Amino acid sequence: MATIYDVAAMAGVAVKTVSRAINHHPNVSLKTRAKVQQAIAELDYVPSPIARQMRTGESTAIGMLYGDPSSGYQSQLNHAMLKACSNARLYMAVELFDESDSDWTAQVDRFIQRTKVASMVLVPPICDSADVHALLREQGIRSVLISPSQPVPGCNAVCMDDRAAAKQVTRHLIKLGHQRIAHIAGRENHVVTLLRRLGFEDAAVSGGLEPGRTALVREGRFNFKEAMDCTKELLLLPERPTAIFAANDHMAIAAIMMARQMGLRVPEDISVAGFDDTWIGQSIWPSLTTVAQPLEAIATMAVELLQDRSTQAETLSTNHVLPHEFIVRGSTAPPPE
Amino acid sequence: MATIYDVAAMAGVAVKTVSRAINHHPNVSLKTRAKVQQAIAELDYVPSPIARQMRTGESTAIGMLYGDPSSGYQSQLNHAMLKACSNARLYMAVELFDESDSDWTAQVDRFIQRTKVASMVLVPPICDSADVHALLREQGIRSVLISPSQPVPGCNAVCMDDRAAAKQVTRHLIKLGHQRIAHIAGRENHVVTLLRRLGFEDAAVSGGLEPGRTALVREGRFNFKEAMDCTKELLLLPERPTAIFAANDHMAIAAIMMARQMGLRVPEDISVAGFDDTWIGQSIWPSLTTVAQPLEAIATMAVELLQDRSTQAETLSTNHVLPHEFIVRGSTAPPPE
DNA sequence: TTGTATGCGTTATCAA
DNA sequence: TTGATAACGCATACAA
Repeated sequence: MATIYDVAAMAGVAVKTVSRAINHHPNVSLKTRAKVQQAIAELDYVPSPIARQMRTGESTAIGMLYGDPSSGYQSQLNHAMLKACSNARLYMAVELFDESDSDWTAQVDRFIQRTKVASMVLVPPICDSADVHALLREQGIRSVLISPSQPVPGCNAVCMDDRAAAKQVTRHLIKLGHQRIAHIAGRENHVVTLLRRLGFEDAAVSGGLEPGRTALVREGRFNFKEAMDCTKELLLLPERPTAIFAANDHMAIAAIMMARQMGLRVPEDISVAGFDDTWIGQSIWPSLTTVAQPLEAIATMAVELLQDRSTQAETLSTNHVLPHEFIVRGSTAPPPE
Repeated sequence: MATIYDVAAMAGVAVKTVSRAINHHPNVSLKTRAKVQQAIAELDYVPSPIARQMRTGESTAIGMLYGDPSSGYQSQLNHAMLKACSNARLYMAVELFDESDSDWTAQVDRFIQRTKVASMVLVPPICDSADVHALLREQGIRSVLISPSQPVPGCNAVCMDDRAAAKQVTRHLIKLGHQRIAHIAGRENHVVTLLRRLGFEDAAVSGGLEPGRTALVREGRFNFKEAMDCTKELLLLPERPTAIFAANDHMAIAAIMMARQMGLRVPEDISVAGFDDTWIGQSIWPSLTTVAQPLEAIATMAVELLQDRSTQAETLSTNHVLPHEFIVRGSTAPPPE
């Protein structure tokens, strides 16, 4: 393993100069910088993160607190982040986050204390806490927000366009010929719930569906049982919908189950679409028409933003919207007759 | 932050003595050790893992390679390990493992190279690779095996008793009065598939069920669609089973779906039980009777074994079997009539 | 059984 | 713009 001394010797400069070159210090002449770069390349030198942390006191790892893994979304995101870090030769300091513990800042503070991370990825719902942002700013910790409900000055954000995706799903159903389409919405306090519902309504309006009669909305609150109840209620309507768009895959599966139980075939009698592209949605039969969040791209972008210090200098924060994927599978088809 | 020097000063000894005391070296007198312990407690001293790694070259983090997270099991285990490490004030170096890449040792080797971990948790199927064990032994890396199919000399193992759990599930069904019980087995090459099937047969034999007629076995291969097909086949039998025990929750859900589709009620007309206690099994309706693997206990034990160096000195390896939990929920009931 | 001095690979201080 | 040297906190060779 080559050290900074080897590089300095080969380039014919002092170690401090090499250090400066590596860390993009302004006071290095172009010529010297070039010499150093070449030596680094030749020796295949990689700075030791350990020695660096020893000296600076801050870890090079990327910090992430994650909540309820049962939602599928969290564990998918977790997986994507791990992969992105792997690719960037970086490590993650991950710890569980207790949403029910009211003192979020204290939790974040302890995490920082323990891990000494200098950068963090903030996921919902933590990414919307003003207190947490204040704490991070105070401690000089860089952060990237994933799917925040509002932009935060000084923080870059990465997300997808939930509203557009929901509109796309609904348009797909309308194009198939469906005239009575229901939406099973998520939990009230969750950001994506509103966005997906708005997307549904966008498409309904532009597709000429009448709100309340042919564009029906029910609250499934991301809960399996409640989604089953909603579905039952919808299918017992005098003019029952021929398609259901659920705000996530779990609820879509609940809808399929209830429809089957009531003697309806999917997709012949009723089409069902979900959101999130979870594994179970892929493996059930018929497999689920759904939206795949670009989690890998989001994770990769988040890691890049955290690494690139130049983006942090600016006060203005940019919100990066990444393209999602709409996946048509077997659970949606034209309506009966 | 207190350093080893502060401790030495307070205890009135040299740093090396403190170091020895911390690292459980034999040559420290009882009196000195006590003095050091007290100083450590008083100063709330925690050795810096960074400085330690700087010096020794090996990371204090626990390494883990994890495969297909879609199975639910992996992500649950991952979660449990994270929690156990959190509790022990330890970190994990986690990386994705590509099962399809044939050269497993090369992958493990690269991982060790990059992370410098001195201890690893090996999960299925990696924990059964003799080549990987040879590599780890050669590199002097401590390891703990989770649910290996065979014991490995020099490696502690932690697991649950799949066979006993499967027997318990089946006995529960027999006790409810079921006489015709089917088992949907997992993938042939997977260890637990055999164990769970054997457990099923144990209970069937002791319960007086006739193999092939009242104790039916089908291969669902942990696949949703195949499990649905198996269920259909079973339910179309002239003497159809009144209960189905699937080797995991996903297949159990497939069974429930198919049963409903065929006009049967769960659990009134047919009982269904699963294995693993995944989140989806908890949230569907009726919720699933299943076996919860003691993953948190397994993770905690694994971390402890890795930390306690004294267990590593012995050549004989112990296999720690942890108690599971059998959870009766709404999907099982007495047979009809 | 205990203590002293040195080095691990960086970055920062200060002087050149 | 550059360089010599100290310092970060720990573990160990070597000495006592």
